[in-house]
Amino acid sequence: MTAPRWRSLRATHCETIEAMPKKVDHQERRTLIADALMRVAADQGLEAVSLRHVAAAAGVSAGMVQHYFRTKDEMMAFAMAVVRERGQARVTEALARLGENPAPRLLLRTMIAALLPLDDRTRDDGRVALAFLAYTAVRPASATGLRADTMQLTSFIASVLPSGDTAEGAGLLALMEGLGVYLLGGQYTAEQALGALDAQLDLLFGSSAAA
Amino acid sequence: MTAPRWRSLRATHCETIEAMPKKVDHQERRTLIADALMRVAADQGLEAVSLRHVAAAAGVSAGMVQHYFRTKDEMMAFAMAVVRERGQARVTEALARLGENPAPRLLLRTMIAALLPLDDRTRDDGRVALAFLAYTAVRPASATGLRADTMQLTSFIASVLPSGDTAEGAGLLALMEGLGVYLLGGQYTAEQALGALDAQLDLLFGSSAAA
DNA sequence: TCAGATGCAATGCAGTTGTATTGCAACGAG
DNA sequence: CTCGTTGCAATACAACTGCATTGCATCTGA
Repeated sequence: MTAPRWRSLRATHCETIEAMPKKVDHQERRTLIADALMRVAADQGLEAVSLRHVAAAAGVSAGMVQHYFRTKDEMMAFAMAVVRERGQARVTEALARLGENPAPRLLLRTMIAALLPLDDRTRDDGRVALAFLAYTAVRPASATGLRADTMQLTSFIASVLPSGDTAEGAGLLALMEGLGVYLLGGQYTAEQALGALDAQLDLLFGSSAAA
Repeated sequence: MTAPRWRSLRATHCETIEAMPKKVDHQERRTLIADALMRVAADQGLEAVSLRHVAAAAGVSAGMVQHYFRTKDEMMAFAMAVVRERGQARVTEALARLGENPAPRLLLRTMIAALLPLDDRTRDDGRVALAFLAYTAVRPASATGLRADTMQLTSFIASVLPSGDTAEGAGLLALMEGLGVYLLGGQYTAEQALGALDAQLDLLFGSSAAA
């Protein structure tokens, strides 16, 4: 296995590099490994993430993982960044699927539903995100990125709400996070979660019509 | 060290036991160890929980931990149960501090505030709970207790809401959970979280007065 | 062509993990 | 006073951890 299928897209943003006597795309390799890490974390938990497990899941040697991440923490941090980027990508993609300027309520519902772990595909991402949440609850230093994301989202949500209230925006975001947690824990079904979300939007938009 | 300071309260509820040629209270020892486990988990993360670490934190030998929990998973499960019981105790205590039949809104605010990790004392419990959440997201089998708790809480909350709507109750509970997560992650301050909670109660109770 | 850099595999190593086993002191029942 | 049970400590052990080191094939720029 491991047929030479690399050399695909070369340097996504290789800047200020003059002498490069190599061939492989570092960023690509790293995301490949990070993907494997997330697969391991998704179905065995973060504590099962080790250099060798990740290497096995990625189908590469343990030495290669070490080659691309000098330390395990570096690998974890990179994977965390990938999770964040994926979340953001899902949001922007979901928003792009709505036309030019959609109704605020539909916009919020679409965005939040895109971020909830409602199906098996997003469930794995959610599990990893939750694991990282617990991980960073102990290491507050490595959560600055998450913090920025959250603040950005709250202000955006608030700006779309009819009231424009920041507290209401923060509440809606927290409700989303809680729904995600309960979905992952199996406490809520997808229907229950969406029902709660719609009920909340009813409250915020003052209407009683369904989405 | 380890002066013989046991033999403290004997058998909390030793029933149907005829021959007991021993002296220590099993349950007490187990909760003592579970406390140490939670201390370790709170400030080093769940992955730092090992027999020896817990034993050291409890000030006992590793052999004793093994004596009271035949396997690590058994210890984890017990600690999880303790966390759940503490949460429930905090709720009932907070409710008891309110008089006979308090206003629904005040009742909900008090109950939810009691469950949020707002100060350093409850912060540790929250960290442990979050870690366990991530833990059980991978092992769904050991989360049946949590599921029951959640369902119980949702129905109770819904019964207190003016609308009596189950979806609104589920939403409020999810909002609480999300606030807890963001508090632990440092994304929200205590003021922001309480502000969001009050805003939500404003929505649910249709008033604009503060708590 | 030929250093030198790079990609990557293999191995070694000290430390930690969960668990099984052993040994011994203290106790209760007979 | 035994004797078996229990409480607990100590140790052994194989598996695993993250990391450092070594070795080699391949490519690059001169």
